[in-house]
Amino acid sequence: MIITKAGRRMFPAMRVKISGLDPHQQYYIAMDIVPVDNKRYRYVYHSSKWMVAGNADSPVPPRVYIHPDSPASGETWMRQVISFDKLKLTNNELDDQGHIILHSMHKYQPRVHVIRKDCGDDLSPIKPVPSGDGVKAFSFPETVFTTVTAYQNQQITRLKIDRNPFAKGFRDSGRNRMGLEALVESYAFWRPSLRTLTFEDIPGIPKQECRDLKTGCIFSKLDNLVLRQTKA
Amino acid sequence: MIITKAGRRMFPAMRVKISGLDPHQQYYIAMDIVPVDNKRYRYVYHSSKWMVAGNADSPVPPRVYIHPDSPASGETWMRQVISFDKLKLTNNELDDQGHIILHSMHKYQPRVHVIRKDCGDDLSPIKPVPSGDGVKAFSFPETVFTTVTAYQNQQITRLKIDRNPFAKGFRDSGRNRMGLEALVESYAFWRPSLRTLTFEDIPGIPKQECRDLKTGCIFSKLDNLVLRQTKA
DNA sequence: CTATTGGCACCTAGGTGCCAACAT
DNA sequence: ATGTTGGCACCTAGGTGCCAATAG
Repeated sequence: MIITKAGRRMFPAMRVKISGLDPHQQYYIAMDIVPVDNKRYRYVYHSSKWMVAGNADSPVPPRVYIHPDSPASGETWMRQVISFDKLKLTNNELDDQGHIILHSMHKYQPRVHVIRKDCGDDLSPIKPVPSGDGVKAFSFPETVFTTVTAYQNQQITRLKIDRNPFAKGFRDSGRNRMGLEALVESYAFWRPSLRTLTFEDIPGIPKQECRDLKTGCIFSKLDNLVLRQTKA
Repeated sequence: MIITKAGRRMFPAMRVKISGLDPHQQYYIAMDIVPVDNKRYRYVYHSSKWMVAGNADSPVPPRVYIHPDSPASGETWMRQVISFDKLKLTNNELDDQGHIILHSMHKYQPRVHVIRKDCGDDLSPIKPVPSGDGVKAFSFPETVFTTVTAYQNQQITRLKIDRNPFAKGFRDSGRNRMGLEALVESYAFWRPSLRTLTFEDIPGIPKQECRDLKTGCIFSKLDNLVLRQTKA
């Protein structure tokens, strides 16, 4: 994922559906992004692979993206697809725009938090998400990404250009569709939720995620709460 | 004010500051637009005046613009300038976009409503604003306007073009500044709140509005609540 | 005749990857 | 050699009044 000083959106954006909330209870919904491991990476061209290149840089100020519809009733949240498309990433550790601060060349995992309103008094864009009984965290391992300031892999560039409406100016309509379609399939992040996935094994991420054998939908479950990723 | 089938913003937008709310109470804030009288108007060029041209057309479906930040705490509302710039007007009586429906060539008065959350169960974009103890309505007579589908008065056109950023393409930089500035002064709607105003006498609008003799600010008062118009 | 409509050129506002310059 | 930056052309999305055509 590209990160800049000014702040850059994630693409594609995380989109989820939620069920199992109390319709009449108020909730905040938030996202934060946590390191997958303690490593710094570099991209090795000749093998087309990310390789460990030392230990992670020192931690950055904690940031939380509170979904702009927050707070809202369980009914409201469950009725809509919850999109995080306005969330922005930055590599500026002094950022004052409330963007999520990350290190370049590191691996990260986005997390979705559901916070009962009465447990959200301590919720803040610049403090870690509070923990407790009324707070649940969900994550989808196939959404793990590596941060960069410039694309390392020409295929990722192609993918972004072809799927992001704002990059239409760079599209090459005479491009090899065969290669592109095959490539899309190989990146879980873009994969429609309706097909079978094999998850990467991400150390440190609890495997609460499941796959509905009938629909192929990816979902994450906690008590009676279910979060499901939706197609872009 | 221009109205179209697709919906058009008001320009300039209404902007208010509010004080006297209970900081911890939740409120909706909404706007509706009511007829000033029962007349239809036409513009007479040679006298540069709006003249009565018969009785008003039949009533249109009631519409309410609920401020998108609703509901929010009194504290939140009082901290910010409350802007109604996303509100749109239409002359399409079959509108399904939730825009406010008006007749062309009629005179209207925007109203701001402050609704305590527990009194807002009946609040809806397509129903009249509920009345009762927890609901207060404010209006500023200098914001009365006449609806059109095309500008009747070349001076209004000039004013809009020169003040609205989206109309920059029509600006004539070599234009008579003298005439324009004098014109701005003569239209109360644009006048900065910090100068003395003489209100037009609008029949049917209760005169709860006041002027602070020291600051010249226009404000509207109900119990301990005070609404004040802000400069654009 | 007057009032309305829809397509248009021209803006604002802001999200893309590119690329040459720069930093380390 | 590798990673980062800022200006840029090129988009999306949508708010202006203009104007010729149309409706009544």
